[in-house]
Amino acid sequence: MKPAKGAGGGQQGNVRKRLTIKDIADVLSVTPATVSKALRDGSDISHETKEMVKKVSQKLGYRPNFLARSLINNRSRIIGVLVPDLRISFFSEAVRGMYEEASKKGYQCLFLVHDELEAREKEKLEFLYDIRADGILLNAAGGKMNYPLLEKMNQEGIRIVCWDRSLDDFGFRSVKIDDFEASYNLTSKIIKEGRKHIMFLGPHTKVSVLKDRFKGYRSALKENGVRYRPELIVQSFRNVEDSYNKILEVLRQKVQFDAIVSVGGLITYGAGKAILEFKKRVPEDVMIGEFGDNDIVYKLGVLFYSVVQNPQEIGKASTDLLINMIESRKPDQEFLNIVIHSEIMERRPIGK
Amino acid sequence: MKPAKGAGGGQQGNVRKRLTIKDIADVLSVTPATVSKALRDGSDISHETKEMVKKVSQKLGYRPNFLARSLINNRSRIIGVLVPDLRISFFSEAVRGMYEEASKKGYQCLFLVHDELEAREKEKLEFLYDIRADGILLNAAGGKMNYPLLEKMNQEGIRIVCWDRSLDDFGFRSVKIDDFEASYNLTSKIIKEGRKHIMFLGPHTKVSVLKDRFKGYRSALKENGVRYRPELIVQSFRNVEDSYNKILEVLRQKVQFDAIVSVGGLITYGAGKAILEFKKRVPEDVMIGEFGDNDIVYKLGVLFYSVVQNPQEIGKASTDLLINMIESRKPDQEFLNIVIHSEIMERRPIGK
DNA sequence: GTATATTACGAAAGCGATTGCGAAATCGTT
DNA sequence: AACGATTTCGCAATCGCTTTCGTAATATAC
Repeated sequence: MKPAKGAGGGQQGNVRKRLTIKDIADVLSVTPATVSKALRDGSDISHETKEMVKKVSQKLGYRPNFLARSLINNRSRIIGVLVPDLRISFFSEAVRGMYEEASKKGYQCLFLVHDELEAREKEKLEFLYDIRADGILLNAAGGKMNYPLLEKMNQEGIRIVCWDRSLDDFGFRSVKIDDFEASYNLTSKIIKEGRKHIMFLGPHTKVSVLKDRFKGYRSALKENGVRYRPELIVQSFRNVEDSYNKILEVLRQKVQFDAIVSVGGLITYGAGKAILEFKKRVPEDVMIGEFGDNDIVYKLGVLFYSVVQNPQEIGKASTDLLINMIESRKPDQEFLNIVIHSEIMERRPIGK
Repeated sequence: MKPAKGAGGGQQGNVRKRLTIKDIADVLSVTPATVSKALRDGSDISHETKEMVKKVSQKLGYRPNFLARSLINNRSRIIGVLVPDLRISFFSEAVRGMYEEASKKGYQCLFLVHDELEAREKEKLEFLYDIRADGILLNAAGGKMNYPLLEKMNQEGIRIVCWDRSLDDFGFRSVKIDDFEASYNLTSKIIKEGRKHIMFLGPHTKVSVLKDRFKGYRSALKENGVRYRPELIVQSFRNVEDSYNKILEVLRQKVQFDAIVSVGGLITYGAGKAILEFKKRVPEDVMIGEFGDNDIVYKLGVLFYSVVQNPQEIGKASTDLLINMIESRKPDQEFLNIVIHSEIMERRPIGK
């Protein structure tokens, strides 16, 4: 098993050619057609020929060219997964559920990260379009820039399932928690512990997915008789820096608040960091509630509440749904949105 | 931008056909050859024709079929990235560096997770082979099962760069820290703080990458006059459960130790969890030193030492190297292994 | 005006597979 | 023994695009 040539090959000019179906055919003095059918267990090939072909292919290490095959089949057995940020444990866990489920059913998952950027999302979607992915597991960046593209892909038969975040403006199937309910419960729990000045932190609350979380928050305030204060709605991009700065600004402005409901991810971390550095105590001065139970929040070393879901389960369920849609000839009406259970839990470092 | 038909399409039977180069050609009453050349700015196409073709393609939303194109070019502009586990922040950060660098140069990164499993690594490598990836950024699972496959890929011109973990038995270029030195420094630092019974925790120390870390550990013991105790070498798979169980077992056996040098990742977390649950204090009773500065360790809520690298930098550097190798006609000898700087830092939750 | 160079495009082969159809060989039936 | 049915394989078209080569039309040179 020693390397044929050191230094990673030095194979300029003497690259060994890859085996094709023709090579296998020649060895056996048959035609490529026969080899192809034999390998795919075609019905009009004799048992002996099949054996021979398979044996030789195996021995020579022949592998069919995926590109040629997909080109003709118009199918790739590839699932494209659009994910906002793999550094967030909720996502990296979800992604596990996906590739495990996909792998079982003979599909490959490709993970493409859009970093909450529409332009990057576009690039990734186009790539998936170009390679003829069979389906897409979409966790959208937000914004409507890619609607035409999504519509086009949809109409051309690429199946799309939204996970974690849905897209109101399309009829795409989705797999996610009940955001309204979760947000309502989280906010209510915080209120019932005596907090009255609860900030809502997230990107533009008017955009699809977050609407429900925002509504849940407002509804909880109302039903618990807490006054809604618009100045406590803080908008932040989904990254550490922005939420850190926004919260720091709020603190400097001396806006009073004793709790935060954050839509989760890196936003929570940035906010928590700002609060702690401002010498406020968590949870004594400010209670933090967030969505997703992300490892990064543990870095803060404080107690917080988290809307806990089972990300692997979400990944598994969405992949399962998508593959069913891809392989089914049934009308879409038979497929349903899936609501994943969530609950609110206390989180704190193990050592505390 | 309303969906043409609700419910994610319901597009059975009436899937719109995808535009081909032929369609564009027909619109303009030219041949596909002309369109192809025009789109790629071929030299023998008039300026006006180019303009027309581009305008129409743009307007109609035509995108060349990636499969057909790569089939002919024998190039995909795809980089396959083999990564052990995306839940470990070191990896998810490294991966960022990769796709950002790749994206700049017109490549797509595909992330494939092998979960430290050779069989899964094989599946992923074969996939990359099948789709004709131009190059591979390899963080190997360990074990020699896939050596023949790697050798084959190498000989057929697929460029391979190892990152974070190298493969001694091949001449592949690598991008990583100086493992011996880092391990030596980490161990020395712990010794100098008065610890005398330092456990080394990691998978089979005889396998390539970890050899250096183990050697560094032993060398540090020796040069600092600390006795080497074989019973303090604990082998564990790279997952939480196994390291947790192994350490718990050691604790129950009442083997005395006051520090751990862990090769990092999930192993550290499992070990820390066991120690804390066994009512030992960290770092008072047991100091933990590890490689990688992974978020998950913060979940322990204790102080620890970490060999800190810049994962994004590793990702960027390895991608850059790989792309240079892919695009270069120069002999491999001109490319060098890259050593990334690392240092040891104290880590603890922000709130403490 | 003829000869050569240049420009702009089309025809056709080919990348590596798949697949419908036709034909040869084998088999079964009366 | 003759004929249809079945089995087994090859031929050739095809997927969508790239690229070489040829050629007609135009431009340049003498």
